[in-house]
Amino acid sequence: MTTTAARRDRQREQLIDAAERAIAERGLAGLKARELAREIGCALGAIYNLVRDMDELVLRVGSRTLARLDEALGHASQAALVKAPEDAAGRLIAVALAYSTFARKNPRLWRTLFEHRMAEGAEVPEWAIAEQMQLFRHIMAPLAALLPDADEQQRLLLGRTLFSAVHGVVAIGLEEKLVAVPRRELDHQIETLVRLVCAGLAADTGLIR
Amino acid sequence: MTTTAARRDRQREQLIDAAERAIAERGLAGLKARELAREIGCALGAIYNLVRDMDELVLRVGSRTLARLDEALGHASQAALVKAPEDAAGRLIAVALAYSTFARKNPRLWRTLFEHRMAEGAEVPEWAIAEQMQLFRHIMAPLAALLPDADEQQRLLLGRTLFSAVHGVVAIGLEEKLVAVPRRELDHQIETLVRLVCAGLAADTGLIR
DNA sequence: GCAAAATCTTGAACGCCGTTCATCGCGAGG
DNA sequence: CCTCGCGATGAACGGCGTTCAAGATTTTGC
Repeated sequence: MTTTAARRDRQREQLIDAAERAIAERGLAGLKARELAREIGCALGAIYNLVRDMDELVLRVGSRTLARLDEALGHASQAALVKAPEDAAGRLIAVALAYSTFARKNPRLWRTLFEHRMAEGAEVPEWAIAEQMQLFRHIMAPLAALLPDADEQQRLLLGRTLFSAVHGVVAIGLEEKLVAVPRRELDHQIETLVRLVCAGLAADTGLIR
Repeated sequence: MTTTAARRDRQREQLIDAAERAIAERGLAGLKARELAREIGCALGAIYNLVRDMDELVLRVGSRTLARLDEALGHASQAALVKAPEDAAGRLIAVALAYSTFARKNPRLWRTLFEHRMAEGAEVPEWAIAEQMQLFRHIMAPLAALLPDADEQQRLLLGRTLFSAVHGVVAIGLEEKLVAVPRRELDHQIETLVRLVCAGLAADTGLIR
């Protein structure tokens, strides 16, 4: 016999599954409460016993996307570390390329991470922010190897800058409005950017004072 | 005596004015057809004699934003050119900082340039794309001075990468979800990024082959 | 085991959105 | 001045997320 709470938990998973599929296939704008209700076989209003509102649902899908992204970056970093333990710059490039690859393979789910805006008065819950911060690990570790003498705060700032820069290249390269930049070209852009920054760091670490 | 066509043109300007104000004050989500009609004193349906739909209205507001952004970047580039004619890297930094400043002063209008998605089947009209491309002038000119020997296509690619990277830093730095990064810190991030890339270029121009 | 209470489910209804369209009134051409 | 066509009008349409009164179902207390 299944208790009510257990069944509700199961339905909540189904709901998030359905929402994830809808976003993956038709983007954030293609996520409709009525369609989800039809898909998981419940009444329209029942959705609001599973999640507070659509915002929460989007955040829960985002949480899954972040987890998969985190895994992908981790694998890339690990593989690069095994291949060339001394090449911190190579690890940074590997992570950046993995980021790009993930975005290209999951375009709509990835876009949703940045497109989504909370409803009028609502704030992003703390757990969602914490999950985003987790991603920085994959950049900070190679960066610490690259700049062992810089202080932690400088490295954090540079890590954020590097992440933002790579994100920008990917975001504009895969922009839906324009024709997407071909994979080879985008990878080349990213590699160039990270290499140039690393070369700049090697040439004069005083730049990040 | 005012002809009908002239009055319609005047009303169209009023409509775009009102839309621009609405977006500037409350963001893209705060743009409502009914409110615009009330504001410019016409019936709801009359809006659709002035523009095809809301998408076109947003694009026309975007066109104005791009024109002002273009002007701001032009001024910054010009000022840097007068101040230090030989310092191409300095001009790139000046343009990047001007971009950041514009984004900070016009956050919602600037965001709208990237947030906006056309309705289901609609494509971005060609004139809107052309306007965006115009912006690259301000990056390509200093870049040509910095890399006189690189071929044009390599420079174009690098210019797009640089623009995207700076855009990413600004976009994430001013992200609405999080607390905005303080101005000084953001400027420092941007300057560091551009300096590092330029230093990387100086260290080994082979990197962009 | 059964009645009572608490809880969950339901889908119609609400308010809002962009867009359309039958209708009407007014400015322009003869 | 008259008519006729075109632009203005706002109610209506379909769709959205969300709410809620009412009915169904499970849990509780004895």
